[in-house]
Order: sequence, then C-alpha cells, then structure tokens
Amino acid sequence: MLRHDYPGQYCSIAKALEVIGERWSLLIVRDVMLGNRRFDELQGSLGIARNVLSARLQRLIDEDILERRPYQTSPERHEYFLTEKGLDLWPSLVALLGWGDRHTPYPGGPPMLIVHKECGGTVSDRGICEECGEVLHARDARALPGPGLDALALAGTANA
Amino acid sequence: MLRHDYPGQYCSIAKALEVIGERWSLLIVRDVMLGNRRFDELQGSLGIARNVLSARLQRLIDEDILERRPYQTSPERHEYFLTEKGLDLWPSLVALLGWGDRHTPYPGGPPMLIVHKECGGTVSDRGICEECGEVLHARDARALPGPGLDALALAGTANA
DNA sequence: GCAGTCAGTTGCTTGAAGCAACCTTATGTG
DNA sequence: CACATAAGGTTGCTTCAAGCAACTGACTGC
Repeated sequence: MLRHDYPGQYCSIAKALEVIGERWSLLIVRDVMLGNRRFDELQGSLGIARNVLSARLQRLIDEDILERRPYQTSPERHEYFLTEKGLDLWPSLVALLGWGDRHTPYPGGPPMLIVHKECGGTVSDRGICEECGEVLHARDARALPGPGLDALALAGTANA
Repeated sequence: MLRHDYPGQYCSIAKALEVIGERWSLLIVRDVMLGNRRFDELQGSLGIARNVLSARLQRLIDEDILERRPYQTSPERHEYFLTEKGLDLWPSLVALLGWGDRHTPYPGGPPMLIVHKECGGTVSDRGICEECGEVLHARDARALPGPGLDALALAGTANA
C-alpha cells in the first residue's frame, strides 16, 4: 500500500482500516491471539518478510494494539502481547473467519473452530456461543483445529 | 500491496483477506452498501484513483462480491450491486465499525449509526438489535448519520 | 573456536497505488 | 454548427511499500 490512511473519510470503518487494514496486520493480530508471541514464530508462521514484520509490529505497538514485554535480558528478547484494544478485534476476526468459511471453503471443512471455553459450544460468526447463547469476548473462547486442517494434513501440505 | 495472497496460510481469515483485504476493497463494499452504485459516485466518495477503482471493481466482480448491471445503453453505463456474498460481509463491516467507534472515536460521537429497519433499535457490533434482540443481516438494517457527523459538518470539513 | 539461536536491520528489486491526461459516446447550449 | 459538460473508464508516468537475501549483534552450548 502506498499509504495506510484514507483521507476525507468520516467513517469508523475507514478509521479502523487505517490502523489494521494494512497487509499482514490482521493476520499478525490473529497469530498473537493464537499464541505466537515471538518474532521468529510470527515470521515462520506467516511467511512474512522480516523487515515488513518489524515495521508492522512497531506500528501495532504505536497504535496500542500490541504490547512488547521482555522475557529475558542480555540479549534483550521480547514477546508480543495483545492489549485490550487488540483483544477487542476478536469479533471482527470471528466475523471474517465466518465469511471465509462460508464463501471460500476448504474441501474438508473449516481448518479452525472457535469454541466457548466454559461450555465447549461452537461459536458463531457473531461471536455468540451456539450452545449457551452467551455473547462472547476474546478471553471466553479458544481456537481448535477443525476438520479441514486434518484433511490438509493428510494431503501433506499444511504448515500453519 | 505487492501481492494480494497469503501463501501457506490455512485459515479462513487469511482466505477472506485474500479477497477483500486489499486496500480500498472493504470501503468500496461499504460504499455500495450505503447506496453508491456508479463509478464516479464511488470515485468521488472515496477519493480513490480511477485506475485503482477500476481494478478493484473488476476484482470484486470476479470474486462474485459485486455485480455489474447496465442501466442505460449507448453509451453503456453500469451500476454496481452487491451479490449475496457481498451482502454477507455486513457482519464483518459492523464489527469493524464497532471497533473503530470504540477505539478511534470521533469527538462528537460516531459519524454513522446502524439501526434495525423493523423496530428502529440500534444495532450492536455483533449485528444484533439492542431493542428486540434479533440477529440481523444486511437487509434488516439501515445506516443513519450519527452525532459525530453533525459535529464534523459544523466544523466545516465533512465530505462523506 | 565454531555452530546455532533470536531479533532484528540494510540494501536492492519489483510492482501496486497515486496522479494527471486522454478517449469515447452522448446530451445540452448559444 | 461549434463548444462545453458528463459518465465511465484507459494509458503513461512516478513513487513508495513489500519481497528477498544477506548481514549484524549479543548471547549459548559443545
């Protein structure tokens, strides 16, 4: 992208996309949400160029979506965690996941399932537990490998 | 973006972003949802370069998100409409709108409100009517200018 | 002393996005 | 009739983001 902003737009969707609409940004957030916290983990999982990952992480930190915490000194090494603002992207990610599942399906079914931690019910694209009906947030849910991932693994090419 | 795909990713979020994650794509979908259907309307509303708009519209048509319908002949002129697949992006847009409203707020409040057509209740970021509790879809809701837009208009700069 | 790990940074190349100008078919105006 | 304006693009050029590989730096383990 030449620029990451959308001048002249007075709309919160445009505002949101100015922050997380750049290539890779949402996938980085997703990856951190799934538990990938370190630079090389993210780089390997995403297949993103290292300089681009570096720039994105910095931007996401500047925007208060990620937080950088040291986990060792000399050499200083950091892990990346989601802030509350970052965790609050969960409903958007779940909505996109649902749309992707419905309209660009994998042969063996969805490769990722979201389930309610408390009752184990599957979570709809609105972030609502289909078992107990509760409106969920990021911390209430967990991602599990779905049937589509097994199918891909059998086909011998899955890496993420 | 150098490329619009994310090779090696086995995740429906990545799949979704391959289709609508390019710069401008989601804003075009939003604009068409709001009733902008013609090339120059979209170009003016978004401030997008004409060649880029042309390319995006073609891509969205190829991906079966938009449909191109002639509204006059000689010269042939077209309007762009959302397909069911395109309309189904509504929950994702509403989720992003909600996130934007919460975390990058406009001084005067949200510039756009989503309301349930049937009962007039405001719609949450999960696409649920806060009045009647119904889980809504694109056709059940309408966008209205919000308080933040009035504030911007008073400040004298709003154009969209 | 040499290899390996982790987290980046630097330099180069490619190509997407921005911009302005142009084209085509048509309608309106004096 | 000449001229201007409109809609919906296309073409050509420029700029800057993204991809890629190589390098750095500070350490650990053998």
